[in-house]
Amino acid sequence: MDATLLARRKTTGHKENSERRGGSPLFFAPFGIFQTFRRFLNFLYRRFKRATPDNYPMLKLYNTLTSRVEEFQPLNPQEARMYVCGPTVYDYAHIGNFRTFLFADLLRRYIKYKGYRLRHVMNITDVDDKIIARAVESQKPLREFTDQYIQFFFEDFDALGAERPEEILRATDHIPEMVELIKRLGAAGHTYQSEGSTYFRIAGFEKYGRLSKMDFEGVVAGGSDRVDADEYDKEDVRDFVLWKAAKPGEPSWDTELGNGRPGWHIECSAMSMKSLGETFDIHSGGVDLIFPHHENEIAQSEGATGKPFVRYWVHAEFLMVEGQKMSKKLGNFFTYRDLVAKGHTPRAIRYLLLSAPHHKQLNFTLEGLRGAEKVVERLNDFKKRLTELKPEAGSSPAIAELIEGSRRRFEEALDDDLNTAEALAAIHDFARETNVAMKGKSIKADDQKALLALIDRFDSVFNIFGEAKQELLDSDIQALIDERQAARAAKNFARSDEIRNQLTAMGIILEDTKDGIRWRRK
RNA sequence: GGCGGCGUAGCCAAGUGGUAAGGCAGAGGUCUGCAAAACCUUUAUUCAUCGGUUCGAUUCCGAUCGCCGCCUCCA
Repeated sequence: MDATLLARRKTTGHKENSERRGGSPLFFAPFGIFQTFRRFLNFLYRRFKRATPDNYPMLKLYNTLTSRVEEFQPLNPQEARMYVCGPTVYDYAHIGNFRTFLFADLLRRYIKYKGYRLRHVMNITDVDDKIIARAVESQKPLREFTDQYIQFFFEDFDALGAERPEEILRATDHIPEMVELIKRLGAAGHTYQSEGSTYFRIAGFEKYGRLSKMDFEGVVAGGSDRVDADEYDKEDVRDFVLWKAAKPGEPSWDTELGNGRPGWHIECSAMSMKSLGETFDIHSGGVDLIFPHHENEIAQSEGATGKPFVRYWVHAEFLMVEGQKMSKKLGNFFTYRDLVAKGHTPRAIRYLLLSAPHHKQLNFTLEGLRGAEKVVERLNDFKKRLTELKPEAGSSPAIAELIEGSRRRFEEALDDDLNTAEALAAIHDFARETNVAMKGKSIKADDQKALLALIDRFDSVFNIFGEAKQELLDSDIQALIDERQAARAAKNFARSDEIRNQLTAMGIILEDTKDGIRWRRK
């Protein structure tokens, strides 16, 4: 029997273990003292660490470029600048797509919460192979085709409680900027032409692969069945197209680069730098964009400017369903509209998509969504009850302490690379403790105000509580409620239950409380 | 094949070198005429498996098994 095992037994068990083994509890005492002392030192250390100035609360983000969690400090302390790769508009977005956009929304809201002014730009890819194919299918002009899906996208985006970015830019509105950037790349010697198309020459850009940590040794030009038939004319398989020569029947722009259309990657470089400058703070998107899209953006932007393009690359992981990524290709996706049609609410969908940290895959289940539905309803009802409270004047130190502690825990969680799960746990604990306080009548008028202010603060980031507005009931419903109260007073419970069931069927749920009757909508 | 990640209760899921957050579901209870809501108690002697390092590992290291992602359009 070695010391390890003894110690482990001591750690896991109580008296039973030592007794069961026939040993004296005293035998373990030295270990206990030692451990207690250790723990005490540990406690002191943590206390000290927390109080150290360099631990000052600051948002920390995992940066894909450096593979490290870094403190976020905008280049311009007055204003953070962020670019998020937006939708490609040829179909309805699915909720996997929305996980990324809601994450970006959370990041956006928390940056503002931290006191920064923010300029957030999102692009809309409204020209690419798939869009063109679909537009041709539908026999609509490109612009008309994409307009409709852009509209659908923002209907869903708004319904899911996302804030609109400061700027939303469409690729086809920025053809001149893209042409300009490609010309600049050409002047720097990064491009070549082939059969009317313009390509980026990877061989001339040393840093290629730094973001995705890809090693391109062994990737040989040609000989791969992965090379698209219409891209055989590249010098190197890794090279990507900046400007595609026009094909008959497809939309094209007549420019200095010839008649054609932009490649996918150039739009993000051109639009982001136009709005945010040649170096900006955050670039976000889904993990699948790391390669090649974001890698190519770096090549295009830094190739042209010679300056660092983006300081923090922040990527959102996939939404999974039954262990696989939710994607249109696999057909295992739900759109926002699918879920609403099943009776789910936007706020619950938002809650679920934000409930796990962005750097981890999240497994989507309908059971989980039903759970989110309950949670969101509970939070909303909690806020409503707190709003309806009619406390006496004054304030209490215990509530002030609760508020301070909850706020700090919430912020510490989000500062830590936006740990939403932990931040939501802080909200749940806060709600429970506030419920206890409400029941105990220990909330005073000032407390009520401060508690509601904290909820608003939480919600400025999560946007999940919803409004607690006072609604009026129709007079006939009010009459039923009054009749039921009369029946209850007369102990006519058969009649009172009958009315309650009737109201439930009408979507009104009654709660009899000590302070009178409450109702809420189902 | 190359690179990266994951495996924690029925489900979703956080987390840390010092003894397993939170939510949903389940069970019991308080309250209630009964409910509802809220609250309380309870639900992982254990964090895929096996080794190693350590006073101590779910947390670090190694191996094994399983799963996923990127490497091609993709949030």
